[in-house]
Order: sequence, then structure tokens, then C-alpha cells
Amino acid sequence: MLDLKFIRENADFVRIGLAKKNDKVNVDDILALDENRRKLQFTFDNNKAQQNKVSKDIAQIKKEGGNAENLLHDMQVISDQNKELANQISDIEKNLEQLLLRAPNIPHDSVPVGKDETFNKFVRECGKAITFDFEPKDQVSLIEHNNLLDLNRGAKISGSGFPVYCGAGAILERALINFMIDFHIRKHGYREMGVPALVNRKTMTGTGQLPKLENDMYHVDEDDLFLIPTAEVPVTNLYADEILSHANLPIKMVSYTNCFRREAGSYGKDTRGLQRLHQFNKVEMVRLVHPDISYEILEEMTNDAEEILQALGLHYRVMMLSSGDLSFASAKTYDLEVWAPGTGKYLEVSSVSNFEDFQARRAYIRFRDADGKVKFVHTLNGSGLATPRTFIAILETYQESDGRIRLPEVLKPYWALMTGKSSWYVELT
RNA sequence: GGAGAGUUGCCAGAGCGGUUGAAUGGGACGGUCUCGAAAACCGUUGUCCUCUUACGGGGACCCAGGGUUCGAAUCCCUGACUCUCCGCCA
Repeated sequence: MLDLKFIRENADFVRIGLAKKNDKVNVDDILALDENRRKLQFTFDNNKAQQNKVSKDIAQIKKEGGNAENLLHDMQVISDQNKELANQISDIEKNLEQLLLRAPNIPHDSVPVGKDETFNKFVRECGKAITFDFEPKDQVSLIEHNNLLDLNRGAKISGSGFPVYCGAGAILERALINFMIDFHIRKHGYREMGVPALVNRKTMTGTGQLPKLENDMYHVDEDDLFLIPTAEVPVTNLYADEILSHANLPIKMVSYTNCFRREAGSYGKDTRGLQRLHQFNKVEMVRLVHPDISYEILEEMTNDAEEILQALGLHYRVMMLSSGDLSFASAKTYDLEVWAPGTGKYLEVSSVSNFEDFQARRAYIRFRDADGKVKFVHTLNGSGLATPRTFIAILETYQESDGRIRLPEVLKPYWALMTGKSSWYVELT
């Protein structure tokens, strides 16, 4: 959520910022409501001040056994007037809040301005595209060939987009998840959190999914709960409504969860195999940090995610999202795109974002700084990583001419432990 | 799902419908004392909104939302959450 006072004092800056994000929020509407609210509030406060004073007089008069009839009558009038004012103020505040909750974050200065992903900026790449002396297969063929998933039965029991991992495929995914979590804990010092997959409306609002994106999420009507689209939601909101000590910062958390996305309206788009799913698994990093250093931390977290891809020996590139491709709450985002040689495309496996104080204002996550002042923290998160597309990249990168898939070096210890075997191929012999 | 108890400031914990933003204790911070520390003593210890160039005012907030009243932390209603007991159950 943007700061109302900031909008009031920097209206033009906000107009320009929102325009960069292709947003149609009307700043003038917000300012008009704000102006009106303050006017009514002023009258209300003055009435209230008089009421407080006279109420004390009445108490005094009654104590002395006097008659306060005329004062009581006057106060009745003011009381009624204030009830009306309170209603008006409350209506305005509700409207104002709705407008503010629907206004996206403003892109950071360093973000390239552009209407969509074609304006994203290449930042760097690591490794280079692998070449084969045979025609590489794509994920779908490799999955079938090695019997790693049963997509048809997934569709039968739930619907398309709900994958069923089988045998070696299930173990490979589980090895991948364990590897990633362990790596972030040991190498980067994150604290693992196990969190609920269902959260309430307030929590979904805190990180910015609600009210705008309600249709993108699965909802349990009976209890008014939402299935989380990412661990970012429960993990970031863990500290909602709290005032932390600056000594507690930074808070570094990593969490592995199922993620649920309705992906409404995206049918037919990249939906083959594991590319776009309604349910998938993801390891997510979340940090709550001091506002002064959040952009340094953004670089650091991007690196944290990159190291996973490096460890897995996968070629990838880092893209900086343009203003128009930025998500609702983000001020700046790096996407990590892994090369899938069989599919012949770069696939997004991680999105690392700095939300500045946008989420902190909504979720009300604050800290007491060294100077004693209470301030909003900055929140960041990044996938580290989403498994399905990482899975695709591994299959396609480590394939051999006979369709078998070698294990990346770092997964071997996990594989050995899980299968009790020392075959370095993704297969159960 | 049924029955009951509770929700007050950083924490614990008082609080007759009328100087209660809130007793008291603890903690934290500052000061006196000390070579330093402990102890003791003194002081400080909120968030948000708003008016004002400023000094400084005013208002709201005792789980949330309604209601009663001239006036509500205190009375009434609804909801959320926590705890205890019963039932059901991985």
C-alpha cells in the first residue's frame, strides 16, 4: 500500500509511477477523498473536544446536585451531529482504503520503463547453452520415456495442471526440494519455516494478492480461506501487526510449500507437461530487512537463488523486469530464466523482488530503529526455486542419446540416501 | 459439533458509567552514587489521525464491528481468537 501522506505530497511522482505500471488508479480521486475526509475529521474532532469538556462540567454539576438540563440538550444536538459525521467519515475511509489497496507499488528508478515483458532487460548469464551430438528430446518425451510422471491420471483425479509424480520422478523432485532447502539453510543462513497452505483474507491482503487478484486463487467458501499461491504469503505475514526490534533484523526465512494457482485465462499457453500448473512445489526465501539496505539485499537474494542453478549445473540468464511486467506489489524484480535445451526456451524458475514498504504497510510489519522511531520494514522474497521448471531443465540438460537422464552431482547424495542405490541415472533399477 | 472461561500498555496484572491513556509490579532506557558494576534513589517508557511556519493544541485507540448514553475499558448485541471439558478424528 502506498502511503497516503506521500501521495498527498508527491502527487505527480505517484501519477508517473503508476503510469509506468500501466495502472489506471486515479490519484485525483484519492486526493479528493482525502481532502474531504480531513475536513470532516476536523469538525468531528472539534465537536468531540467540546463534548469531552462539557461532559466533565456535567459530571461536576451533578456531583454538586445542580441542574444540567440545558447542557444535556446542547450535547444531544452535538452528539447527533457527530454520529452523522462519523458515518460520513467511515464511508469515505472505506472508499479510500479500497482505492489504496488497489493501487500498485511504484517501480524503482533503476527499473526499465516499458509496457510488457519485451522491455525486460538482460542483466547477465551464467554458463552457456549445452549442445548435443544427437537430437535432444523435450521434457514431455523424456517424462514419458522414463515414466517420471502420470499426467493423465492427474487429470483424471483432479484436472489438467495437477501433476502426479511417479517413482523415480517423485524421488527426483523430493531430492531437489531437500537439496534446495538444505543449501539455503547451510550456505545462506536462512531459518526454515513450515507454514499453513490455507490462509485467511487478511493475510492474502497483507502481501497484496487481495483485493485485486481474488480470481487467481482457489478459495474455500465454507471457511473463507484461500489456498496459497506461494509461501511468500504465509511467511511474510508471520510478523503482521508486530513491532520488531532493529536487533531482530534481518529476518531470513526459507519455506517449502505446495503452491496453488488457478491460472484463469491462460489455457493453451505453455501448458504442455510441467510448464504451467495449478499445483506445484516451490522453495521460497523471504526476508524482512532494514529499509536502508533492501536494494543490496535484493542483489544478495538474487545471488542466493542463482547459486542453486549453478550448483545444479544449469545454464541460465538474469532478467530485470520492466515496469509493465512487474507484479502488483513489487518495486523491482529479477527473474531467473533457466535454459531448457529440448524445449529450446528459457523458462522462468525464480522471481526475486523488493517490495520496499508496500507489503509492510498492508500487513503492518514495523520495527523500532536504533533511533527509537517506529518504521516499516522492507520485505523481499524470491523463489529458490520452483521445482517443475527446474525439473524440466534437469531432464533436458542431463539427457543422453538413449533418453536416460544423468543425475546432477549435488543430487547424488540425496539420491543414494533415498533409493539405497548408487546408479547415477534418474531410474529405479 | 456441544458446554464454559477469557482477550487491557514491552510483559504480568488492577480497573464503581463521569479528571483513567489507563493503578500496581516487572522489564527497558536516562541520571545520581561508584574506579567500574550491583544495590538504592530520582526520572523516562505508546501508536495513529489532525490543526499550526513554529511553540504548542485537539481527537482516536483497553480483541474487532455495531448499539445504549450528554458521557463507555466499564452496560447490551454480533464476530474473531485463546484456554478448559465433552464428542469426533488423522
